[in-house]
Amino acid sequence: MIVMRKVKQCSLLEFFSNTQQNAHGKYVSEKKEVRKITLSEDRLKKELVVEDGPILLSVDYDGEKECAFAKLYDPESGDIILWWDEEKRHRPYCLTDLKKEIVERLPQIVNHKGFLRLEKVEKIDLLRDRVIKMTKIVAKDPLSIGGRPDSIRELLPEDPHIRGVKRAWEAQIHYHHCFIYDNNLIPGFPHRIEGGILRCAKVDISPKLLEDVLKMLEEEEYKEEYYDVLKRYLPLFLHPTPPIRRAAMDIEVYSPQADRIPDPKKAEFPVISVAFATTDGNDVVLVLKRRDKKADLPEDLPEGVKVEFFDDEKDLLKRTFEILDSYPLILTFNGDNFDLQYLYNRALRLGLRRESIPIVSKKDYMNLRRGCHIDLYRFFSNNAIRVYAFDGVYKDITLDAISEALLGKGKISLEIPIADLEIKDLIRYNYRDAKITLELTQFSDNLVMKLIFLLMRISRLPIEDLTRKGVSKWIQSLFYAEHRIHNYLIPRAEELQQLKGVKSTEAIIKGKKYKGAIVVTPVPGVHFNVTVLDFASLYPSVIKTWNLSYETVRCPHESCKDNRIPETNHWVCKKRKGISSIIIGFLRDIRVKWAKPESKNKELPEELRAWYSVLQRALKVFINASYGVFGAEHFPLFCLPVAESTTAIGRYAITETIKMAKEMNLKVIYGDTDSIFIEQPSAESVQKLIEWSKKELGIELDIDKVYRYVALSERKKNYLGVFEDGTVDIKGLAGKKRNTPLFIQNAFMNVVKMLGEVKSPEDFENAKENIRKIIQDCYLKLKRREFELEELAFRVQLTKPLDSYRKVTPQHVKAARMLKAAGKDVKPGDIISFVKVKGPVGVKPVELARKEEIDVDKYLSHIETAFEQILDALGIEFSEILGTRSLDIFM
DNA sequence: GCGGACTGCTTACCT
DNA sequence: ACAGGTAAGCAGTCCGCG
Repeated sequence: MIVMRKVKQCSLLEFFSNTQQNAHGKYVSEKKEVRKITLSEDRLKKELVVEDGPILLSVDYDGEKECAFAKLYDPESGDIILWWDEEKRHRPYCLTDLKKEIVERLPQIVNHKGFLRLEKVEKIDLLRDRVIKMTKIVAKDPLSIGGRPDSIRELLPEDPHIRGVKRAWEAQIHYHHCFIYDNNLIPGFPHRIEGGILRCAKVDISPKLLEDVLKMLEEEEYKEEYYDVLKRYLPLFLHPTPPIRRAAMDIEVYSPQADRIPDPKKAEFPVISVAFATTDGNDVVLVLKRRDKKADLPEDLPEGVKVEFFDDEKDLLKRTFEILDSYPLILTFNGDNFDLQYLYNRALRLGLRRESIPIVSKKDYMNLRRGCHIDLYRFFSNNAIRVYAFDGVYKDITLDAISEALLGKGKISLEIPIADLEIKDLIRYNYRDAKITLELTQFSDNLVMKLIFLLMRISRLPIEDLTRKGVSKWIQSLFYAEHRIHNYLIPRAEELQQLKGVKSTEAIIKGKKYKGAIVVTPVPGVHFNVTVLDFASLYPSVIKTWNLSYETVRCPHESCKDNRIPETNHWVCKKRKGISSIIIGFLRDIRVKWAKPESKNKELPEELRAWYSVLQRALKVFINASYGVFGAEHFPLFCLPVAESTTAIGRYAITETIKMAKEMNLKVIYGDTDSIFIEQPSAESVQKLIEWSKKELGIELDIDKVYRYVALSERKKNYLGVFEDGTVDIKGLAGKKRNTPLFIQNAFMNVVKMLGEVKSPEDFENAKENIRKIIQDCYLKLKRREFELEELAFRVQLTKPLDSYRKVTPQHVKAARMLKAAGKDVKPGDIISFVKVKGPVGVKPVELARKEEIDVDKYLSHIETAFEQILDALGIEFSEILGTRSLDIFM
C-alpha cells in the first residue's frame, strides 16, 4: 500500500515551528544537502552502450504481401533498408471476454474469411483491478479485424452491460501500431534484423548510471516504478540521433490565372520547375524549356547548384522521380496537399505507368515507395510544436513566416506571377524555397530532426504519423505502448465513460465541460519590485503527487473512498499507483530536475548541452498536453474525473498558497492558474513560502521572474512588466495581438520602449510626456492620412470554410467573400487582411481598398482602446493625453 | 423607426 | 481534434418609447 501525500492545513505558527531561529533571529529551515551530479560525456559513452544498427523510421502494412513491413535508415550507407515480416510471425488480432469455447461455436467468427485462430490469454484489467481471462481472435489481415461492416469486431455479440457495444477489445488499434507495441520496437532508435526478425537494438546500461539519475530525480515515493521506466527510457533520451541524408523538394506549376493555384487532383498544367536542396551536395533545379522564355541561368546561382533543362515535361518528371527515389527522406512544405499530389497525378495524366512513379497516395497523406516523406507544413502546423517546442515564435503557418522566424530569412518576394517569371528568376525562386525547406530541419545543428526522432521514440509512432498527427495521438500511442508492456488491457472508451462519466464541477464558461483555473483579480496600478512565483508544471505535478489516472480516480475499492479530492466528489486510489501518474510524473521529473538544468549547465560541452535542450523541449510537449487530453472527448482514455480533479487540486494549491502568503504579510497583487505576483517581498518570506509549498503541497514553487515594475489594469490576463535589464514583458495587450493593424502596433511598441526606460516612480513623469507625444503623433498621422493601406489592415484568420459562417457574418468573413467574388481562392487557415472603410458594409479587403475610403474615425477609436489598456494601468486618462486643447489642433 | 441593453459568435490571447 | 478562462469587437435581437 502506498500513502498518498495529503495536503493538510498548516497555520503560520505550525509551519514556523518546523524551522529554527538562528542567532540573528532569522528563520532558516534545514537545507537539504543536494549532491550535484552531472553525467559527463565520458560516463555516458562508457555506461550506456547501444548496439549499432539501422534506425527504424516507420512500420506499415503491406496489402500485397499481407504482412507488416518496416523502413529503416542505415547510417553507414545513407540508404533505406526495407524489411518485411515475411513469415508473418505477427498477425492482426482483437480480444474478447468470451471464453474460447464459446467463440469456437460462433460461426460468424470461425467461418469468417479472415479468421485464423483463437488463443487463451490473461490480461490485467486496471479499471476493475483484477486479472481476467480473455480470448485472442487472430486474423489474416487487419481489415478482417476492423474497418468493414463485416469485420470480426462488428460480428462479436453485444456487451450485455453496454448497449450497442460489442464484446471486442483493442480492435480499433491500427495494425502497424499494434506491431510496434507488441514487438517492442522503438521508431527513431537503432534496430537489428536477425534471422528475418526485426528487433530493437541491444542496450547495455550500467546500474550505477541508473542509480545516479534516480538520485538526481530525488524521488522516494515512486522509486521502484521510476527505476523500471528509467531503464527503458534513458537510452531513448540519451542515444544520439544520426544525421540523416535527405532532400527537400519544391515544385512550380504553370498557371494561366495568377491568383488561382492549380488543382493537384486535376493536374492540368505543366510542371515547369522542380528544385531539390540536399544534405549531400546534389542540389539541382530541373527546368522545363519554354518557347517564350530564354533558358539562361541566374548570375547569383549558389555554388554547387546544378541546373538541368528539359524539352519534354515527361522527361522532367522521370528525372524528378529518379531523385525522389534515391533519398531515404524527402522534405516538402505542403507536399501532402500539393507538390507530391501534383507530381503523382500529373505523371498519370501524361501516361506514365503507376509502377514507375515512386510516390504512393495514402488515405490522408502522400508517401514514397522506398523512402519517407515529411511534410513540414503539417509538422509546423501542430500547435503543440508551435507553442511548446518553438515558444510561439512563428504565428502564421507559411514557409515565409516560419523561415523568417526560425532562420531569419524568408522567401523571395515576387512582383509578377510565377508563370510570367523569366527562367533565371524562376530558378532562383524555386531553389530558394527548397533550400529554406531543408534549412528548417538543419538550423541549430539539426534541431528539428533531433526533435522529431526524440518524439518518435517517446510516442512510439512512425515518422509519417508523428509528423502529421496531433499531440493527443502521440500521448495515446505512448499510453498504449505502456499498457502492452505491462500486459494491461486497454479499456474501451464506452466502458470508461460508463464507469467514470461522472462530474462534480461546473464550468464558468458556457459550453465547457468542467471548471478550470483561478485567475486572481489584479490590483490595478504600477507596482515596483515584483516577484513572480510559479509552480513548476503545476498540472503534471498534481497528476503525479495525487496519483491521478483513469483507473485510480474513483477506483473500485471501498477503502479508498475516504481519500477525497478537494472541491469534488471524487476519491483516489490508495492501493495502486496510476499509470498516467507514473508516466507523466516521470517525464516531468526528467525534464524539470534533469534535462532542463543540464541544458543550462555551463560545465557541460556545448553539444551535450544542446542535446539536453532538445530533450527538454520534446518532454515539454508531452508534459504540457498531458492533462488536457483527459478532458478531451475524442481521446480514447478520456476521463472527466481525472481532468476536473487536476484543475480542482490546482485551484486548491494556488488558493492555499495565496492564503499562506497573506498570513506572511506578503502583498499578492495578481495570479493566474499557477502563478502569484508578490509586491516587494523579502527574500526570506519568499523562501519560506517556497519551502512551505514543497512540504505541505508536495509541489515545487519557484521564482519565475522578477520585475523592476509591473503595470496592472483591472483586466485579467493583461499586463506589462519590466525586468531589471529593461526588457519589457507584455501579456495580452491589444498592441501585441496579431490582428491589430501595424499602424497601431508600431505606435504601441514605441510607447513600450519608453516604459522600458523607466527606472523609478519619478521617471514616469518624463515617460508620460513622451507617450503623450507618440500617441498625438499617431493621431495626427491618421487625420492627415499619412499612412500606407497595409499598415491599417486587420489581419484575421478564417477558421472555417466561407459558407459555414451561418449565424453571424464577422468583418473578416465579409472581406473574404468580397475577395472570393473578385476571383481569389479563400480557404480555412488563410489570414484575411481588411481595412475599415466608410459606407454601409464598413470593410474592404486591403487588396481592393483605396486610401481615400478609410474610415479614420473608426481607427481613432481603435487607437483609443489599444492605448487605454496601458494608460489605465499607469493611471493616466486617455483624455488627459489628448486634452481638449490638443484635440483642437486636429479639428 | 431608432437606439440602448443585452446575448451570442468569433478570434486571439493567457496559463 | 490537449484543456478552461478572459478580453474585445461586432452581429443580431429585444424592448421601450406616447
